[in-house]
Amino acid sequence: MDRPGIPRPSLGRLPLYYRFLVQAGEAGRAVVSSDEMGQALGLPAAQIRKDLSYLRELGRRGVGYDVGVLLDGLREALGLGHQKGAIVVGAGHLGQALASYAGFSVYGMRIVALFDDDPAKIGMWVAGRPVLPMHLMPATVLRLGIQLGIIAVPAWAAQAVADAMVAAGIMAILNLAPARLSASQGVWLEHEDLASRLAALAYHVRRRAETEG
Amino acid sequence: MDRPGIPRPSLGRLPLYYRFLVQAGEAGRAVVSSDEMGQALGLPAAQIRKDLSYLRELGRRGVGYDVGVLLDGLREALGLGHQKGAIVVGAGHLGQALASYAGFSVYGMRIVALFDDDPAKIGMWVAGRPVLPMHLMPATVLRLGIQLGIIAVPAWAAQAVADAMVAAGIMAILNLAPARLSASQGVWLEHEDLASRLAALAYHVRRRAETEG
DNA sequence: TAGATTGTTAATCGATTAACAATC
DNA sequence: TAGATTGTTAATCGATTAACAATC
Repeated sequence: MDRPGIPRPSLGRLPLYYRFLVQAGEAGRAVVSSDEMGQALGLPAAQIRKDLSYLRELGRRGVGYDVGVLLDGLREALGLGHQKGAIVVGAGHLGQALASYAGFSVYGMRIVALFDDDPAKIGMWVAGRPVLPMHLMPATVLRLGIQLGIIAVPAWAAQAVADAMVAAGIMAILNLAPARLSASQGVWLEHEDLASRLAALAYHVRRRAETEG
Repeated sequence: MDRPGIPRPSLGRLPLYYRFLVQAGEAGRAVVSSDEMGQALGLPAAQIRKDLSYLRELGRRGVGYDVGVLLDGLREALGLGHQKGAIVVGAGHLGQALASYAGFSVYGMRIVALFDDDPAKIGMWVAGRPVLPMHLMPATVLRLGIQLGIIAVPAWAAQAVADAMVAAGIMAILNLAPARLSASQGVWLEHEDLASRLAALAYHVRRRAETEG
């Protein structure tokens, strides 16, 4: 029963629409058009309509999108219905930055705990979140029903952490360590490699310099 | 004279190849095949050959890729020839995490300074990098010939920071603030929005849960 | 020569864009 | 009715994959 699912690039844009709508709602807007969203986000209006068409029919022809209706639709599509918890493994600078990061709350997401094996870090509190020893991770995940995990450890430790997360029942993982990991079939795994992003950026610098020279 | 340029998805993978080759070289390997790289990185060998074909002809039919030759080719393509400096604006947790992050050095990249306007942060040293007041940013960029900037400030401040970077002569910007920014024509601007990445991940969790239910 | 592996061409797949009928 | 704007279809564009001749 494999429903087609939302294409990856579209899915990546839905959270942007969501955040825009939250802000529009706070600003008192009741209705917005794909054109207006496109202007604000720097995307073609046709692309936004196409993306939203993968959800239910949420707009009104001739009128636009009701902010509340579209927010509900996006919440439903993304599975942000209830407050969602996430854990971070690795309580170094990056892990601490994530725990302190306010940006997750718009989406009703919250880092609930950090895990690390460094005795110097265990017992710390970061932005109100405890740093716990790794061996408590499975029980915490189980007890709190956590489904999302973020890996913020060095590359050499990352695969072991991913394995532990999978064993603990985590359903989706965002890996920030500079290593390509694997996870069993049913678990969704994505990589974000900031150093590689920066290295790719250097290409455009060189390219630009050439055009001028 | 617009040379075609490397397609975006391919470009994003080149740094992965580069890092793999650095490690292969350290392990004493002299030659690697696209098949071996594919195995290690979880990518199809055909895709790797295609990506590398956008550079010069760097492999040897029937033999494989010489590690040193391919490293040189990638360095040349990505513009990693000389040590490259980058600045970070925003010396909060995320900015400090970036300054402390060891992963940039494989690519010969280095965060040289942080900038912030918080008097409590100015004067600090983070992993050997000074935190300087914003007004020193343009002179620093000019003096050190910096071309890359990373934005790690709150969303409300991000556009002003981008404008300041552009004015200072930065050529490419990686924006980590949860806001869509604009920059003038000649400047390359990319967005990485970790909260949105996590929100998109939640979709797969819900999807998985449905399949089982 | 036989086996291995690249670089490239062609086929396939999927996403973006444009256009417009449906609807308010 | 005239003007606005969606949702969808079709056209275009671009990336991935497969296949294989060229080469070692």
